[in-house]
Amino acid sequence: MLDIKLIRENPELVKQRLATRGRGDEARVAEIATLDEKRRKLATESDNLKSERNKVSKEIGVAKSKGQDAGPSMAAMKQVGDKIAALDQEIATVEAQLQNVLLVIPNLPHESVTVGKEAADNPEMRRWGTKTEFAFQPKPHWEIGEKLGMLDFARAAKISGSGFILYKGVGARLERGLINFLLDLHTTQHGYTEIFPPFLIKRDAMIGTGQLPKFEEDMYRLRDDDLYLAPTAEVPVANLHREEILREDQLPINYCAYTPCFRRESGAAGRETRGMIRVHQFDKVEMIKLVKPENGYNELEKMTANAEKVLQLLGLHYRVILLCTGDMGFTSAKTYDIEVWAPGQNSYLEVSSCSNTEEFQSRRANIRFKDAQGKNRFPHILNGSGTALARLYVALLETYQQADGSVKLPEVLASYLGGQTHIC
RNA sequence: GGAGAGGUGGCCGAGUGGUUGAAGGCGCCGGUCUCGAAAACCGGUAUAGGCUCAUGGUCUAUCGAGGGUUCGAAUCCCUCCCUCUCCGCCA
Repeated sequence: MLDIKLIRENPELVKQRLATRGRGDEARVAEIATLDEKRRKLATESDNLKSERNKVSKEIGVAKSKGQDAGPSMAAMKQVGDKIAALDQEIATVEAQLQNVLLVIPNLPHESVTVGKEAADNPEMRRWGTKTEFAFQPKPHWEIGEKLGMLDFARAAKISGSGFILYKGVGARLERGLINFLLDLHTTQHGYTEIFPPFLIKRDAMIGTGQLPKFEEDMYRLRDDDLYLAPTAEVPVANLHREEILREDQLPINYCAYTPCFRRESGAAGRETRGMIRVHQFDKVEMIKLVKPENGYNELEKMTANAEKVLQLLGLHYRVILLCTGDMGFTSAKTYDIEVWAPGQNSYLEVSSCSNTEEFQSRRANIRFKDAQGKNRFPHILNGSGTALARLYVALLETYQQADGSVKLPEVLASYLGGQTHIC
């Protein structure tokens, strides 16, 4: 959520920066300003009446204790009370309207983000490794995995429909091993504290991290209980400190968490339907940081490096791109995507997205910290995949496939696979 | 799921309709004292919003959440949430 004071005091700046996203959100700034002004005017009026009522009510108390008649004052205050009730009703309506708009306005892009319209405008920051050379035509992961008995898409569909994965035997063990590999890496090498959160999420928490109210149709919801399936660990973990005032010495907070991620992919029907590149349920290890605002962008670089380390250790070729203003997510002020090379697809796959949401989420979730001057401030909240599992799995199978159809996985995974890295 | 108890400021804990934003204690900050520290004593110590702006002032709201009664609600009524104890059920 944007700071209403910023909109009030600097509407032109807000409009300009929203415009760089190319979604027309800047058109609603005037509407916000109008509602804000209306609310303040009504509130002032109401506050003045309340002040009068408080004062007179005290006098009534004093008069009554002395045995004096306070009838006329009481009648007058009854009138005032009715006026207050009417005003407060009106205020609540305006407030709700204001919130409705404010909650669907995206974050302002950071100055360092390239202005652009779409994915094609995203600048590439760097590459690591090279595309694997094959002496044969590399196969897609679904062929490799099904032949080796690691993956069974047909039976997954039998249970849950299309867009679900069933891992089997060593395939299941690889998924489990990768989760442990990632958590071990981030907790022991990168200084993150592991969290294992609930997967069912209350509506308030979904609003806190920005999935709601705007992206309701992308979320799985349990209608009987008004709970949502976590679309990413970012939601439960970033909400962990909601409504709290942290001490400055608690920052930075670095959390990482494994969760399955549930996504309806409602707008993506027909896209990448084959295999496990776009699915309704996938595993992910997520990194979340709460940091002092002055460290936000430094920490974003560190977090991105932490995600890159995963691919480096696994020997997977990747590139890092900076999302341009038009391609960035709703909550983000700056995002790096890491894309791993998948030879069987002959394309790069997004396995990580590292973002600084600045104060956007901390303001929504009302997470603050008390600084050295005793002032409460909003920390920057960052999130980054470290990494998404399904696509990492794809890259591993496709990169390390052999001519005979077997797969030779990197040695760093040996201890997670009972020593077996050659799957055949 | 059933029965009961309870949710008050950073913490503990008073408070059943009238200057209660809230006693008291602890903690914390500042000061006095001291060579220094402790003790003692004095003072201060919530959050959000509006107006005003002189680092200040002022008004409003907030005692789990929301609604109601009343001139006036932490205190009374209703709904919901959460915690604890016992029973049931269950992995």
